Amino acid sequence: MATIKDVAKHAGVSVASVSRYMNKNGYVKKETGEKIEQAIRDLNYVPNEVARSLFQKKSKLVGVLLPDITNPYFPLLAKGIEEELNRQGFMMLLANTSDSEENLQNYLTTFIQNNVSGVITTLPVSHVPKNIKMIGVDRAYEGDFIKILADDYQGGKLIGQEILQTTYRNVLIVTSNLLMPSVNLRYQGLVDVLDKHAITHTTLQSQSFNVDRTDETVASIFKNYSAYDTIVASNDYLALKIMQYAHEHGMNIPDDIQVVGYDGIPYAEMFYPSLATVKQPIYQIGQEAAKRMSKLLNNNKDELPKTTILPVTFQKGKSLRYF
Amino acid sequence: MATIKDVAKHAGVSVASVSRYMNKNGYVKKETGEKIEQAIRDLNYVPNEVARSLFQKKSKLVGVLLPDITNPYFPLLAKGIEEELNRQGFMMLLANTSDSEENLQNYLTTFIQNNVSGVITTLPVSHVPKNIKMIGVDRAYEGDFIKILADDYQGGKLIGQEILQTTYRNVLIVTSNLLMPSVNLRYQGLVDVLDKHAITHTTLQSQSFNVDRTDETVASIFKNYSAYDTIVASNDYLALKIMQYAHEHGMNIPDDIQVVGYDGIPYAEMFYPSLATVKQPIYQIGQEAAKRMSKLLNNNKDELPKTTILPVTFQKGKSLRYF
DNA sequence: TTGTACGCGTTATCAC
DNA sequence: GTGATAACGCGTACAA
Repeated sequence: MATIKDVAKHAGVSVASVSRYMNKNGYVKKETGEKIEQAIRDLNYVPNEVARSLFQKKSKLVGVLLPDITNPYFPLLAKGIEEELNRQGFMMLLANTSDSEENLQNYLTTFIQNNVSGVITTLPVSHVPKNIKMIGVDRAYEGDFIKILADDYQGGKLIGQEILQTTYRNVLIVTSNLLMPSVNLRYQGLVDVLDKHAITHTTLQSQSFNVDRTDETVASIFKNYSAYDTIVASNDYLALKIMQYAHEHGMNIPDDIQVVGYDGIPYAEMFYPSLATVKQPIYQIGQEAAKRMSKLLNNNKDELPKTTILPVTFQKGKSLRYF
Repeated sequence: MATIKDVAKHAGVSVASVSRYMNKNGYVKKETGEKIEQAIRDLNYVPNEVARSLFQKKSKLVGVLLPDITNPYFPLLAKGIEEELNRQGFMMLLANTSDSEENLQNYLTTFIQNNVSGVITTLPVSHVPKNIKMIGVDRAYEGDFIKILADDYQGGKLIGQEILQTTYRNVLIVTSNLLMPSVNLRYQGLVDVLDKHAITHTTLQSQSFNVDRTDETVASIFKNYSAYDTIVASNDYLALKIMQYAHEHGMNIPDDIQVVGYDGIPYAEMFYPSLATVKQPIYQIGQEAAKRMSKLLNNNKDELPKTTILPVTFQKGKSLRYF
């Protein structure tokens, strides 16, 4: 690997001139520039980001914290982040915490050790050094940083309004941790609509979003809540698992049980019957988060609001019994 | 952020001693060690990986090249890689090339600029500096480096043998680029079985694995190949899309059309009807690749064979018409 | 307009 | 056992 010194020697100038030329700051005579240009090509020189990062105390690296990459919601988010980051000249360091707080902390220090300039997180994090720019997404409701969120309360409402148009009898709401604001808002939106129309409902709070534990949740639903004919799942993956279980046990969807999901992952509409769900602008959230991050890092003072809320829509599906 | 100098000063020793203590090489008296330990805790010092990387000309970073993170095959692979890498003290830099050769090259230089010690690639790459350790996976058949692959030829054969047990009439093989060895091997395995039993078949070579273009492929299948009742899809995502299309157009699976996929993504068995497919040990491939990488990087001379081939299995499904 | 010299935080060499 | 000190590759005062 050629270094800046090699280039300088090859071009017969000093390293300072090469550096100035490359970063387009300071003066450099035209013909000197051309000599440098030539040398760079000859040696196909690429600046060493590590040295740069060491000196500048910041890098082109942006860390991304996800709870579970196996849940199809997150790859799509990651893609949105990655493509936009890439466009802006940054690189994504991806960390998958597997829903473990310990992993999260470890990754965070690894991020710091590697001099990331920013972190986009889907999870609540505490104790972030303030030279690191943070942007929160999805579940990262807490913390004093910019957030790009979907309209969770509205999402819950949409589900409620949709259920009103179906031949519901007993409504079971399967939710994850209600202490998480995003989860809670969806729940509130839904419950507000149901209560307003005096629809009784039962709530089952399952432990975790984690894909590996979904099977337990599903089994417990069918074992302990067999009287329910309408299931509101906390996410599409769970909803699809419920539908699979129902199929395997000879139940018909939506005739015996109707199901509605949340997220709008690509598989929702591919299923048979297609899954009714709330479509979150997943890719856009990622993209928007990355855009804001690059603004932050370029010190373009960001006049935009601290919290951006993107709209959600209801995606109709054959998993509901409309009358 | 506290530096090694701060620690040294705080402990009343020299930076050299702190470094020796941290890396557990060279001598350091017990009580000196304790003073250092204390200082580290007081300042909660974490060594700066960037400086370390600059000096050592290598880092704890491993780059991973994927063609398309939206295809559920890859997140699972990435998870296998990431969890194992993490266990070994490395960090994953994830790059999603979106099937573009230009992106691939850019990412590769970014990897180099950031001093990655190794690259795990799912794609054929050329011109890799030889101080970077490479491991190939999935489509990375070419290149002189260690490879962890699934038994593609066997996978093709399994499909052929399975079709023999069904009431097939006209077999359409939808394949992607046959110039890719993995694709070609699968194709050969399948065709060898079909030919041996004198089963006629037609081949449709579609342009790309890319998820975004799948819809075009599906439309073209139903438009131009409507006479076929047995479709062998090049991957599960395509297979599921075909099933979706069939459902939406009033066809029954497997009565009107039987479909078989390839990969064994988690959604295959969740679908209704469940998708018959060849199950690749996706997570294990990632895990194995990461293990080999960490061996390589720790200079444990790797006695293992250059190419490891992991077995595949057939996963039965209701998308086939068994007689 | 250009070059010299220093510092970023770490490790390794060598002298004490 | 320990402590100076020279690298690693880059950017930038400051001097020329």
